[in-house]
Amino acid sequence: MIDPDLRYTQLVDALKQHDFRLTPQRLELVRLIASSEGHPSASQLYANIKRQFPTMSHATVYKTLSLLKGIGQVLEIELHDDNHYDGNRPEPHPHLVCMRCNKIIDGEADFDPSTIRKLEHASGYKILRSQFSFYGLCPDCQQ
Amino acid sequence: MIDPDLRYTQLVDALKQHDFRLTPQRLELVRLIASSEGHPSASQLYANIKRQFPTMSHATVYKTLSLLKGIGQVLEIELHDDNHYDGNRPEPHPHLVCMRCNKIIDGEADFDPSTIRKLEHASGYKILRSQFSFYGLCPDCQQ
DNA sequence: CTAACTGCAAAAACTTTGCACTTTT
DNA sequence: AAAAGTGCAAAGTTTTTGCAGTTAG
Repeated sequence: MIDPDLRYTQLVDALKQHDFRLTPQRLELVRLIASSEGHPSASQLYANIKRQFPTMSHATVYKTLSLLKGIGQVLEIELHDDNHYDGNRPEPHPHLVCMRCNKIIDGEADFDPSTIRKLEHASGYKILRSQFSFYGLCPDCQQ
Repeated sequence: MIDPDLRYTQLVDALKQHDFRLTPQRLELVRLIASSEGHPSASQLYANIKRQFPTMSHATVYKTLSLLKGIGQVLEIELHDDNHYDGNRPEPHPHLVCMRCNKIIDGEADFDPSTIRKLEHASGYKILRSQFSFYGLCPDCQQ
């Protein structure tokens, strides 16, 4: 995994480059994203930040995440119950989701990039984003 | 695409085999699922059935879809805004979603089945379900 | 100083639940 | 007749929006 401090710097730089303001709330959210091993959901991030910024609102979390998504620094993972965010590997990659404890880890399999080209050719679609989700049981939950 | 009448019969048979009752509402939902080329959402199915069964409720749609999912006859496709259902190919397969008009079509690329085994081996997860989603623009929406 | 951001509260959208009534078998 | 299913309305979630007040640059 990428060094959290380095990733934090990258994220802050990206915000600066796009002329977004560095508010304390934003910096804390970015810090959390950079240092989270897992794939936190919006409400997990909210709960976390709330400790340091008791006035933090859902609105700000969602607005900031949306902004980070917009500049390609955070990958949104759409699950049935809620969305989770991956700020360490913004490129599409497979995720493994435990159906019992909800732990999410990165999958390391690489999908043949030509597959996407083939899909585009066969369908006529222009593919802009992909999501690979695998649901199952993590080692702990298999007993 | 599989013949809608045949698929309808398969779905009804599956309901019978599991001792689920064949209510008119259920049969109509199943008929719609079997004959829908696209990948209808719960609310689209609801709106459709409502025409013939004005008393149809969301609850019944969701309960029936959940039941069909449970016996593996319908595949749920989780998207950001809502879920869509594929009753013609209950096995996992890629879907292409248009980000502008929301049209969803099946992708024909086959993913190497050994990829899943590799993911399981590398992660320790037991994978029970997969979802491959590709977001982009359909031919019509590319202008 | 001013454009951008925060945060509250309300709204919106999808899905689930409880429960009384109805229907299939 | 009994078990299963329907449907209404209400509640539960997650996410979005409007707007007044605040703050970074």
